[in-house]
Amino acid sequence: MGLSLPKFDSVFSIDCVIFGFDEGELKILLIERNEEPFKDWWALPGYIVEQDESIDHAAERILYELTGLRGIYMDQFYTFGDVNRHPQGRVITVAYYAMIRLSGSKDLKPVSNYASRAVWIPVNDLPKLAFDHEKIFSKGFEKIRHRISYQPIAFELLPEKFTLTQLQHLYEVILNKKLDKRNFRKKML
Amino acid sequence: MGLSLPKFDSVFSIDCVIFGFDEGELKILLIERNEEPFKDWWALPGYIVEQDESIDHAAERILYELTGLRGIYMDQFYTFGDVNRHPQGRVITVAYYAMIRLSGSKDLKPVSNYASRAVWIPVNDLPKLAFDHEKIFSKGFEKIRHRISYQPIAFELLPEKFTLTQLQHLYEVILNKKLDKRNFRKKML
DNA sequence: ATATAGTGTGTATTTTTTACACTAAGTAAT
DNA sequence: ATTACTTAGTGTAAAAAATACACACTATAT
Repeated sequence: MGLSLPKFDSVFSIDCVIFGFDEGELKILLIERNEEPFKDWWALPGYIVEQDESIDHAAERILYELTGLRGIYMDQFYTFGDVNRHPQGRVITVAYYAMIRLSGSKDLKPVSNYASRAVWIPVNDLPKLAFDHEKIFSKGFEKIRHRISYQPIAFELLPEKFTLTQLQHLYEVILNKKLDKRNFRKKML
Repeated sequence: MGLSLPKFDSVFSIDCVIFGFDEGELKILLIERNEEPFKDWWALPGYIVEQDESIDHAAERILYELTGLRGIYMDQFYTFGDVNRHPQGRVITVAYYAMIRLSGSKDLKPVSNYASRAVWIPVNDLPKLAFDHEKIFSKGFEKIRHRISYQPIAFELLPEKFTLTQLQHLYEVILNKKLDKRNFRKKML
């Protein structure tokens, strides 16, 4: 089947906003870039989709290659398509997010050397990020804040056994407000 | 600034799911395709993003060219990136949706001849659609069904003056269930 | 031992949601 | 013109959910 579509010098990429909760803090996973542009900057784990893989598949692969994390279920949340978001050409990026359990020490070891390392960073203490990744992060954070109000996503972030107090802390961090202890417990049951 | 990104034979497109409400029915805007592949099939209004336009801009332009509708505010809702969704090559499509008022007779006249016509079709009576457009439509419908529960989107679909009964019909169509008249009124106020 | 920080529990009030039935007015048919 | 039929409009009572609020017990650090 011949390709009769117009030629197009542009690229799809995936960026991942991975949330974790640890020591009472909400964190996300960042990489330190090892390539230009933005070499040595912090960035969301993200890379280019291959020609013959679906975007969902690409998201999993890329996250693995840049951070060593495998089999994380992610959801797409927004696609960023401004013309100049990448300094070297047209790159449209599909952003994914996930929430995971930081139990024990899941090793963060980039497989690709596109990233020199991968680190959990508290969302309240983010460094300046490459590209438009701050915008992407904000949108992702908005997303989980909204989502927590109608889906029990918090369980994905906590260890298998946790106290209600931990759960409440997590809600407080995400919603950025204090909650009443007794009412909170009632609602959770 | 030289482009040092990998070459990639693929294409971005936009597809639009535009909802309207008329004569008690929820409808969407479809075009009849005038080009291969899927010539003469029904499809969502959609086309290819230009190299130098943002995807939001592309969405507006494409909707206008295929249907004659202008200045409709649309929101992105999902990006479809399966490898084989287009028979002629890799096409990743960003789906947008909007809800508009069908007051009077906004003329539907395709500007591009990529579409032979554009027509409002009741969502309960959709024909077979080109590509994976049924999947895209379903996801869009899901989206507004979800959204109506926390945002008053219904006002965008109704004429400036409308009866509560009309409003209720609209909710019933979207949520696909009967609502109690008195309780519904109470809640709306 | 004392102070501090963290955990755990119940009740009363208000707000929101649900369930439910009749009257009045307009329209269509004979 | 009468009748039948459809549609618009209104209130109350019961149940469920959300909120506000205070004190005792334990473990830990000094």
